Amino acid sequence: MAQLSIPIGKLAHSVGCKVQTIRYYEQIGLLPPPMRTAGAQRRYGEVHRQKLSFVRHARELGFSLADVRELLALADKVNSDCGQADEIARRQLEAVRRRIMMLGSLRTELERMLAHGRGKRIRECRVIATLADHGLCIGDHPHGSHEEDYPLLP
Amino acid sequence: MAQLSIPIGKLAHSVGCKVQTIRYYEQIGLLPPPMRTAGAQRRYGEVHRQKLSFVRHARELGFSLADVRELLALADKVNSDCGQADEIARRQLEAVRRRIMMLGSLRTELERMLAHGRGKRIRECRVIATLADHGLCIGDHPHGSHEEDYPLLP
DNA sequence: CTAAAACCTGCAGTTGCTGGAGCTTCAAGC
DNA sequence: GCTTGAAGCTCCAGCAACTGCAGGTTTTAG
Repeated sequence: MAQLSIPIGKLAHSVGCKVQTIRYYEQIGLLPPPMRTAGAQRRYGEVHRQKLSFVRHARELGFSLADVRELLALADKVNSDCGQADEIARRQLEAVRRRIMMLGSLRTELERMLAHGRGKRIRECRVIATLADHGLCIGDHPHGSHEEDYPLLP
Repeated sequence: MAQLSIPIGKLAHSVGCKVQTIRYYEQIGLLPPPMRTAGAQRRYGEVHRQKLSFVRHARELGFSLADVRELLALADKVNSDCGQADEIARRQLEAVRRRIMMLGSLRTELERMLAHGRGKRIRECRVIATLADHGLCIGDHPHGSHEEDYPLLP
């Protein structure tokens, strides 16, 4: 039996966000408007909680609201427009893989720092170089390499 | 031979961000002010590029500018205030690990959708449930469970 | 020595929330 | 069934992290 009468404050608490954030998501059409009591207060169900929780996690992972909107749409597109769903899934999967690789490098570096850290200070910190250098760029700007235009020509 | 005369436009292009973003980072003190030409135009070096690239990647991974500031500070704190550096590294490492786990789940789901997708439409999309449910919350709001205050279960 | 391209400052607009004012509704206790 | 305080409502202003534009200056390729 799905709970259908969760007030906005409890919902906010349970997913760890602000009440206003939920209202904002409703306002921009990211979350569907919930039931209302006779006195016009919002009452949510499990489906709302799931979607909201998803949105929050996705945002924490760096997805834009536009991305989130697309990912939410995936669930509805399956069984209707499969080709388009595939396209969205494929594109987001690429982004997810790149994020995982970047975070993996960063984790390794942080772990290395902590391993050395115990008393005997390390000489250099590679945390910045780690995320800075490799070509794992999420956006698709032409190419993030440097050699090509410097010092040899524009 | 470190390039020391990269104009802002080239720098922006090479890391895939806007010119204004770089100026904004300088303005808020996230990036150090670069050299200027006689005509007051900014000229950057490799160190700037590295830092900027790091910032952009970290932002794409969902870190706030405050987090980024801390991570940048790590590089400077090593060799001076090792204990504090350790603390920052440890905290960020925790966040990184959680992000990796969440992204791992999401990747699995997207891959599953695409694997099934080829022509034979799948019945349900678990992408939302995947990121929605598990307790891998980045923030440390009390506890994301629901059972406690609501009569029970979805 | 031009003229287009790139840069400068300053400021307004956008996205994604967050907080406050002023008022209404809900629900727990009497 | 009435009170009363917590929680909700709408509207609007503000903040973080950019993004774009106007109006003018500098650089650089030809």
